[in-house]
Amino acid sequence: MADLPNREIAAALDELGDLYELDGAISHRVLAYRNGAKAVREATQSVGALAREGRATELPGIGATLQEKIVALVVDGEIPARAKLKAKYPEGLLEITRLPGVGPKRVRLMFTELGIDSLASLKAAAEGQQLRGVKGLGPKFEESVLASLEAGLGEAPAPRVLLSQALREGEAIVAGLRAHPTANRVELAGSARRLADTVKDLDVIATADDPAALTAALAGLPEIESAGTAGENAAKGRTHTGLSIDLRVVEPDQFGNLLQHFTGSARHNIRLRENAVKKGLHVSEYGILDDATGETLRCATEEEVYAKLGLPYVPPELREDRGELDPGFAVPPLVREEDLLGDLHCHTVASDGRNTIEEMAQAAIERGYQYLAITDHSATHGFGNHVDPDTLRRQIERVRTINAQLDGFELLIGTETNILPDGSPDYDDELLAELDWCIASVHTAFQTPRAEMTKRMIAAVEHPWIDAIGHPSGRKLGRRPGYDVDLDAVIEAAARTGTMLEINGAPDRRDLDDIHARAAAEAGVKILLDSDAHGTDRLGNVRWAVATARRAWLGPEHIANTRPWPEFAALRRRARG
DNA sequence: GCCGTTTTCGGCCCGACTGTTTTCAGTCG
Repeated sequence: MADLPNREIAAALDELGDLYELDGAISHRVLAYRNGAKAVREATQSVGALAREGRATELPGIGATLQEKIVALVVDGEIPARAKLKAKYPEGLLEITRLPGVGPKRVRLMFTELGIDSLASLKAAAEGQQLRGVKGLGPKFEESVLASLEAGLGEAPAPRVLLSQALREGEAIVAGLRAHPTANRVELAGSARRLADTVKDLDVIATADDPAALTAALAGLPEIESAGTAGENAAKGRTHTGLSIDLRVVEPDQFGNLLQHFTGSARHNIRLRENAVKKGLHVSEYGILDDATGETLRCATEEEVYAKLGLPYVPPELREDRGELDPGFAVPPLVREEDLLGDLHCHTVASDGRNTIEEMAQAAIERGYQYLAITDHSATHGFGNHVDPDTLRRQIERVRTINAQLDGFELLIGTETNILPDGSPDYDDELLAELDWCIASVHTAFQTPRAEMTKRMIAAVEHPWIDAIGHPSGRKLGRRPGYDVDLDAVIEAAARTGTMLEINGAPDRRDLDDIHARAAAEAGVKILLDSDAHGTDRLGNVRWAVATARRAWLGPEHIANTRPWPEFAALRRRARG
């Protein structure tokens, strides 16, 4: 039987948590479901299969009860408790909780007292001033509900933007604030600082000689479209693209506490605080209260916060409650952009790129690289120009000619070949053997069923002339999940054959993701960080691949293209036989 | 519902804000 993808099991647990919350369950029980959902979402094995073997309880946060519910879901297609609660609470209730200031308690209250079960019936009741008749609700609540409905909130979850866009705006705002004469320290916090895939809003923490002058300055920055009234120590604003931003100016001796708190993640902070309580320490954004002395320790730097708790400093990218607070944790060396010596995935005008081979090579040299592989799309790609076998043969000659003229730089001729539905590449083996490099990717037939897709990708991994798999999951952030494939099996095959797996740096890909990249590296797979540049100005996209690699706890030794060309050359599948 | 240098029960982060409250519950980050 084909198991449900982990993301669907996780969604079911999240929904069950929401339903229990509506039902008035204690918060810890609700949290247990959300923690369970996180564990499932971050698992690299099929949790459905694990649960049927009775091994899902090995995941942190999954106990006997959750395992039983997962088994019910994958075997019977439904969890009895979920069916029962869904019958009890209409679907419209959950979307009402998206309104600010309206949570599960008030939704249940309005449902039981007034029968409100949708945004529409809520609107009618608020307009008819019926909400104020309910004990615990008043006219102010009615007004705020109407204002939120008017603003269209509740109709869709708050949008998240790609990290690339969030940092473009956030870094400009930070630079603008730092340039203000009263500013001292200014740092971006939140998920943007953790280099997460996507970002909901920007948090900036600062110190200043004159805090009110700095909060007032926010509204004047060119990136800010509108700003609320600035307070003494805080200001809110919105950028021209609609991203909201919070600025907080704090005392210098609490800067470390605030920066740590607002960098998150929430789960990292919860774990950090739970562990601290066992040592008699209570952590908040204002300091660390020591039970033994009754004193609150203030920290000017984040390093002090972690040191006071007896912990190694945790880099922001690792703060996701994925083991970074476990006893014995040692900070791993993390790869940096300057560690990279080459890029193995880019396009030229021969397929759908914007620059020539020469221009791409020159841009790579200017970045300080030692090698670059030209990897245009193969014949059946379906958009852009098709590089048919004869065109590729001519391209081989051209690249060899150009390479002969370059000193101290290796220009490689490669391809990004399609993985056809049967798992074979687009060119015959003879032609592939003539190349220096071959990366293979899925660009078609995304809807292939899981078992077939897994077989298809493993066939590509096992192919003797395929050196690496490009964007292995096929996800597009904010647009589609990856195709249905058992990535764990693909990783196992890659480890066995010595085929590399890519972290693609296109800002809406970052594929492999951090979870699977970490699993792949742990399995011994060599990881490739590529830009997938379609122009000279996009080689820098490798930054987003580096961000994902760091979130995957990867250091230079895990990454193939941190190696000088002779070493890298020997690592290629084609060189290993 | 999970979990164990306070082990199989009794705990389970911390604080701000809001509105409705007369000491607090709900929501949010």
